[in-house]
This record gives sequence, C-alpha cells and structure tokens, in this order.
Amino acid sequence: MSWRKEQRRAERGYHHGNLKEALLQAALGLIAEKGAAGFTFADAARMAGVSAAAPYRHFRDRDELLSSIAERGFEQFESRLTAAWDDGRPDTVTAFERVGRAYLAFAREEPAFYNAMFESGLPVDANPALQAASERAFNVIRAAAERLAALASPGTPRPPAMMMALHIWSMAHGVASLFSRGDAARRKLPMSPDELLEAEVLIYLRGLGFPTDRRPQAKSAEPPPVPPEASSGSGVPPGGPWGKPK
Amino acid sequence: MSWRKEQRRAERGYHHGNLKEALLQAALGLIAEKGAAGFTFADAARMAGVSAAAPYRHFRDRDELLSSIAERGFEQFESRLTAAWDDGRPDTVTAFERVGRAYLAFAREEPAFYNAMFESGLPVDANPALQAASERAFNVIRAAAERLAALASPGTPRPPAMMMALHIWSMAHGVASLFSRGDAARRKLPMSPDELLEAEVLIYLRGLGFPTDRRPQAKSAEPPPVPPEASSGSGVPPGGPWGKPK
DNA sequence: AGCTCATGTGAACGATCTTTACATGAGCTG
DNA sequence: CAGCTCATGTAAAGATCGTTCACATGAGCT
Repeated sequence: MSWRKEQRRAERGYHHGNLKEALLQAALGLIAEKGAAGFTFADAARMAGVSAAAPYRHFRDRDELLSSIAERGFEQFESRLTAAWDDGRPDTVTAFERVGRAYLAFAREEPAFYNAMFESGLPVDANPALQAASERAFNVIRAAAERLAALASPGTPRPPAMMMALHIWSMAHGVASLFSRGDAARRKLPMSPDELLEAEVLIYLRGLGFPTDRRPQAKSAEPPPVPPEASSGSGVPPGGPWGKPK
Repeated sequence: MSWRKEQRRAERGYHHGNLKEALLQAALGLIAEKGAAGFTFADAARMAGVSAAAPYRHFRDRDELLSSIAERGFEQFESRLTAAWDDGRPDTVTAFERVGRAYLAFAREEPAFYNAMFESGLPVDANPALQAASERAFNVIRAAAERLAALASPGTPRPPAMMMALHIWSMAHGVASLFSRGDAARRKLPMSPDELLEAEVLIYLRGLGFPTDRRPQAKSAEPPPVPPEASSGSGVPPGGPWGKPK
C-alpha cells in the first residue's frame, strides 16, 4: 500500500520523497561540524539539494528543526542510557558507572545531538514533546539512583534518590561540557574524561557511604556487612578511585 | 592633558568618545537578554547610537567583541572566586564551599559573562589572552584544592589536587549550566541550585575522607573560637549533607 | 591656520531567514 | 483515462546581518 509509494520516492522520488529525513540528517552533519550556532537553514536545504524555501514545508522555522533534532537526541540518549543500565546488572554500582560512561560516550560520539540537546540554548520547556523526551531520559538516571539509594548501608540515612540523580547528572554534564567535547574548552587533563568522571562518581558514592570497594574500610565505622550485590564487579582500586593501576 | 579630552568626550563627545566601552556594555545586555547566539553586532551598534560600521573601528569582527567580553568575564570571575576563597579563612572547608557558592552566584548574576565564557562556543585556545585569563580563573580553584588536599587525614592517600579541582569545577559548571541559568533547562528541583551544589561538594569531600564539619585549622593563626554550632548553620547536619533523613 | 590620524558615516555586497505567489505531479475519484 | 486536489517544491522578494570601502569630520598637535 503505502510502502510502495515510499519505495518509489526513496529510489529517486520526484518531490525528493523524504526531504524531512534528509534535512534532519543534513542538519546533524552541519551541527556536528560547525556547532548549533553555526548551522544554517539554507545550508541544510542546499545539502539536501532543494531550494532554500523547501524546508518550510516540513518545519515551521529553523528552531523547530533544532527542536526535532534535540527530541530525537533525547530518545537515542534515553535508549543508550537504558541499555547501559541494563536494569542494574550485574550489580548496581557497576551498572551505575556504566551509565556514566554511556553518558560521556554519547556526548562524544553524538556531538550534534548533545549540542542540540544541551548547548543550543533552545527553551526545553517551551516544547512539551521535547520536555517529555528530556524527562524520560533523566528518569533513567533517576531510576538508577533510586536503586542505588536502596543500597544505603544500614544505619546510615538513606540519601534522596532525586538529589543523587541530579548530582550525577550535573557531574556527567559538567565533565562532558567542559572536557569531553570538540575544541570548545579543551584543556590539558591529567586523565581522560571517562576516568575523570568515573573517579568523581566513585568518590561521591563513597561520600554517601556506599561501599565502592570490596575490601572493608579500615578507618570507617561503617558496618562491614556489605550487600553481596554491591561488593561484586568493579571496585575501587586500593589507594583510592584516582589511582589507576590499569 | 588627555583627561580633558576624555572629559569632553564623556559629556557628549562628538565621536561618541568611548564607543568601545559602550559596545561592550550593550553587548552584555543583549547577550543577557537573548543569549550569545542571538546577539548581533548591528544591534550593539544601534544600541550605542552609531552606525553599523562603527564597531569595526574597535573590534576586528563580531568574534573579537565576544572574546573581549569572555576575557573580561574571566577576570571578574577570577576576582570573585579569589575574594570568596579569602585565602582559606576561616577554615579551608568553609572557604572552599564559599568558592562554590561564588561560582554559582557569578553564573546567576552575570549570565552574559557566563554565557560568553562557557556557552558561546568560541574557541578559547585560539586566543592566547583569553586562554590565559581562563587559566588564571581556574587556578583559583586549583590552589584551593591544593590546600584542601593537604588536609587529607593522615594515613589516607592524598588525592591529587588537580583532579579535585577538575571535579569541583565540573560539578559547579554542571549545576550552573543545567539548573542555575535563565530558562535554558530549568526543572523543578527539590532544592535550590546552591544547596544542590553544596551538598554535592560536601558528599564528594566526605568521599575523599575529609572532615566536613567546619573547624579552623591549626595551620593558620586564626583564633579558635568556632564552637560546634558554627557547623550547625549551613554545615553538615548529623544525618548527612542533604538534610534530615525522613 | 593647517596637517594628520583616529573615529564615525553611508553605500554597497553577499548571505541568511522567512514569506508569498506560483508550478508540478502523485494519488484519488468517477 | 480525465480531471480534481493537495502535498510538495520553486522563484522571487523583503528584511536583517556581517563586512568592506570610500569618504567625511573634527581633535590634537605643530
């Protein structure tokens, strides 16, 4: 039925067929190249081989194209974070750190999406669909934090999961935004952004009283019984989260 | 006798007198209003009451104006961070948190500067003066981290100050960028950005093994009268940095 | 007074965003 | 198949912006 029409359009459609998709792809490439600020509507049209006015049949204006990209970015972002979280397997702490790395990986591998999502200056709360997509992505981190909070050592107060999620998010975004992007604010770092974030999160979790090392803390007054789930997987190397014995 | 010339120009100079300064101020206002991306060279000229070509007598192009603003912003930033640090008085941890609050305050109170400095996408490493100014600002955080690292509990490994500084910076930037700005990505938060960052830093420091209750260090010649109640104000509640457990 | 140079103007070019009137052909209906 | 309709693309035009260039002006110096 309708796939035949799309088939024909795809092969060498008259009216280009799938201009909308072509424009999104073109814009992605342009944003990755020159940043969200430097990307121009006309360029996207030119790259798609149509006139400068054609995009207006598919997007109200340049901002709507950007919003569409950001929305799609949030969806892919959520998908990757969800995959990384893997429902907390094999253990909560390991999975949590994998989420952190996935965050940075996304920022690094999809600079165009990340740029549109967080650095293009477009108002998220103005577009309900965009806000919802953003919310869903954040909820992955939030749900993971929830599970992590439940691991709090008995006797210690349980940290609010929402706060933890916001903290983790701000760390990941801070590292990504400052150190893990193109040539924006790159500096000479003593370690890779991934290592930097991993150490940061580990230290933070330790500050919350989570056991991030399978060895019992000598100086700590925390009760030694460690949930078996948290003790497995990657722990803190002896000497602290920053020591990299590799 | 050159002050007379500036005097005349200032009152109602023919050649506007201090166009450069006027342009910087106009640009600051415009960036605060519409973001660095939305700011236009022509608008700044119009706001200063000159023709669109006049700014080129003072700035090579639009980017140079933006760089000038960023550079000036880094200088003010450094100045405020230095004042907040106050050489670690009355005690290192208190001063350190004051730096964090100063960071957020700057981002909130000087959105135009912050935008130009961190979110305008201009290449910091392309302009040596800009890079130097940025370096100087970061060095304040770095120096503070250095002092903090020296406080490491005996017996525990001493964390690298550089890493600590990068961590703190990423936290502050993450919170500022995500939650403490205009209407960029504002969300409903369970706490203020300041509280969020303060808790984050405190938990992090605790994870490093630092005592997070405020006490003057023996290092300085500070008077000792800081009773435990000093730590009850905005310090760490007994239950943890995030407040009372429920 | 007159020279000189920094500073501002006006006009102009090319690029961009956006709108408007018009063209084209794909798919449906009879 | 003829013809209608509507989605989709084009061309042209207006507005704004970044930028340059020739030119004007007047401030300060000799």
